[in-house]
Amino acid sequence: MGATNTEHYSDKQNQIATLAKALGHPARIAIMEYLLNVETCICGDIVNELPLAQPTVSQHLKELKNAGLIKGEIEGNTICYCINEKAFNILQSYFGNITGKLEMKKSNCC
Amino acid sequence: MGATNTEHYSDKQNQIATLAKALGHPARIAIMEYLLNVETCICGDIVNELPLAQPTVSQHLKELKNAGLIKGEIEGNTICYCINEKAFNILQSYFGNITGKLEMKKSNCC
DNA sequence: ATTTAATATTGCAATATTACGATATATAAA
DNA sequence: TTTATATATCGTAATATTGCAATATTAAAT
Repeated sequence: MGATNTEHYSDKQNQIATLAKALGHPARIAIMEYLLNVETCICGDIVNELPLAQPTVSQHLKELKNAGLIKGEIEGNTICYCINEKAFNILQSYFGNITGKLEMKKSNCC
Repeated sequence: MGATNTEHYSDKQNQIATLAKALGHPARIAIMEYLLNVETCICGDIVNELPLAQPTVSQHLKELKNAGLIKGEIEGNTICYCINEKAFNILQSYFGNITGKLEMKKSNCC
């Protein structure tokens, strides 16, 4: 079938899965890291940073934007893409929570 | 083409992408959360927790295991699946690092 | 008004993912 | 040894993803 049925899961579970899925490609990780390191966020040069053609990069950017990981604003001839802090705060607190719980369980198995 | 070319990215980028991809499905998030909350880790009842058939759950477990997010050991008639703490430590430190950097940048754009 | 530059969209081929029924495997119980 | 139980694998259909060439769009520059 290939289609994920999101109805059966909680909003939170779907939210985390959506964010994780968007980060589930090395090109998109590379894009995030580039946006993180660059001074300004006029980011037309992302294409030059990646081993991918321009339409492919554009598509990856679209997916990151749809997932809420980046924001994009038109600025004249270029687009200003930059990281959406909120999304990463969500991820950090989610994984922080998990590692915290794991710390408490401290190997009662395997 | 549908095939991701991992060669062009760093090991770290591929590692994070692999972990994120494995978490990029709500069923697999639900599995992780169930493993986190359950007392023991004899987890044959994961199937009952999810709205999916047994082969589908087995497949999701395999993916989580391949990505290194869970460990599985045969225990008599059942399988003991449990979370691999290391993987979550990697994710937490990665996202912690990112949110730290974002904190420092503090909105010089968008 | 034309040209240039930056980005997006479309269309398409190759491959991957999701899901499940049927079946295999392997241990435990009878 | 047969039967029951738990999990994995196979085969397959439906859908999604990845990637790019060709083309469209849009605003700046000439």
